[in-house]
Amino acid sequence: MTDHSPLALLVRKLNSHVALDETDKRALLDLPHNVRYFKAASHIVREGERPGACAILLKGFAYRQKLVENGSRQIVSFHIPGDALDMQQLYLDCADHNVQVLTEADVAMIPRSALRAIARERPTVAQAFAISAQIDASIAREWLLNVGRRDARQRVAHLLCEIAVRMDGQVLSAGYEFELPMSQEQLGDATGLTPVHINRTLKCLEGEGLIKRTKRMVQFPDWAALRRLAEFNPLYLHLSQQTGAC
Amino acid sequence: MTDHSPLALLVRKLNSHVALDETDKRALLDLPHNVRYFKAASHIVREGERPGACAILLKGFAYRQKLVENGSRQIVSFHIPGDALDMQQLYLDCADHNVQVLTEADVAMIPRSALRAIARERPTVAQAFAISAQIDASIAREWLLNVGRRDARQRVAHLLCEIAVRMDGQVLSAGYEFELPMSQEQLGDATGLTPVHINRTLKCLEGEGLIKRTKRMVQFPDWAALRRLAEFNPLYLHLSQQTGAC
DNA sequence: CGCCTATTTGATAGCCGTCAACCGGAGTGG
DNA sequence: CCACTCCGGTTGACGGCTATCAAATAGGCG
Repeated sequence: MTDHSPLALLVRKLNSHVALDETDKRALLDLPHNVRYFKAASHIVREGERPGACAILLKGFAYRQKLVENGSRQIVSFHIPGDALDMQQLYLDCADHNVQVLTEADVAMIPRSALRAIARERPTVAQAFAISAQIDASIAREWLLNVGRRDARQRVAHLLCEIAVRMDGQVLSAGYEFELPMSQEQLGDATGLTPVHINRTLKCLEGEGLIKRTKRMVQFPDWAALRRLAEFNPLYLHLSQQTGAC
Repeated sequence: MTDHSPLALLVRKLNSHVALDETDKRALLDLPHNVRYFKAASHIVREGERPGACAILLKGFAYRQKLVENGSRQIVSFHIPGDALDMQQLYLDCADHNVQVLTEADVAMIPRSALRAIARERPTVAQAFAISAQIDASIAREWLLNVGRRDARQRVAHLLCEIAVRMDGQVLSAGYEFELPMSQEQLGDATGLTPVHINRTLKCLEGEGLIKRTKRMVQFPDWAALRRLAEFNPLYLHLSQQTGAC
């Protein structure tokens, strides 16, 4: 099935979680939706809203964040194309956090009602949604461990590992290189550190030969050592869910 | 319907998320299960396992935690009776964290297969499961904000607010009193602090008149002030989901 | 060229961790 | 009944990691 609906990406991701049959795939591709373009840094959902549609990221990067009163921000998740940005709003009536685009991005907006209907009528699709939500939750738990119990070097190293693996979709080899889609301030908001300290920490990792940087390009000259420092175990990403690998 | 199956608690909780009909309730109550007793601090699920059953907490308290290599622990969630302790294991093949009992506890173990079957056959039950999982995820996001962006006083105050509200099941009034089900070490593991600093922080909150303590009993002499300090907004708990309140 | 944002760097302060000791209650065994 | 042990809680001294403040540099874009 080679379908060029913008939702093909969503189907591929869901299908990697659980085997969808052709009818399931067709129903997903036929979901009503409209594609919206967002400028870098613009908001998709704001806390307290009751959105009528769910957003699927098609192109670009996005994140979800919460604020405290003094203005500090905590990024609670990071998203790549194919990710559902607010599946939680399918069933919860009120957004408890903000969804924001990182770079400029294309997003498919699907009416809540259509998604709820497909989940109700197609148990396998509902299961795929559930798995997707559970992986999201698993990542959040790892982030909690990261922020709560690791020092700055480990936190940043761990986040870099995760971003690289998720963007690449597989385990990496030495010398891997990628473009970091976020600023140092945003790295800080994701790790519970200040941008100044992120800067020093990146410099420190670079001095140790664990990363190389030119602008926002990041290279891993020694993936094994970086992974060891970060104690990065990709199990929590549940990448190969369908294979049943543990 | 007054049923005294141990699972009645689960039904009540799910029914508070979405209106179940009598057939749904009956099917839930008829789920095969066996009730197991756990001594305080014993493990229910260990990271890396592939459990065949899901655990529903009936009596007592439990938490989920992850470890880093140096032995530090991060508690990623806290659970009260009626909570599903590892719904994520319904669909993910490998536990990515540990589930442990806090106090001595009774737990209903339900086979994965039976839960998956009921979710597949009863869309409303599946939806209730999904809502329950999303609320879990929402709490994890708030914890991430707590640990990443609040200082020790706020973190501890926020956690105390959450525990009190969840144990009581509603918004509190001034003078509320409850028994803290965890040690100071565990409070530390939940907030990313050391037990020593938890001790000092509790003492500090007490000195400010925000809490009173005798052994593990905690009282809120000034709920409004405590809530203000913690910036505690119970929205993220999605308590009154079914009413649609925001 | 000038403005604006992101990055970089230095100096200083403070929150919280670490280490160590002591206390107190609960349970155990003599 | 009392001594002992153990765990959880309490307290003090000290150090270090990270925040804060401030300023300089670099890069992107009009």
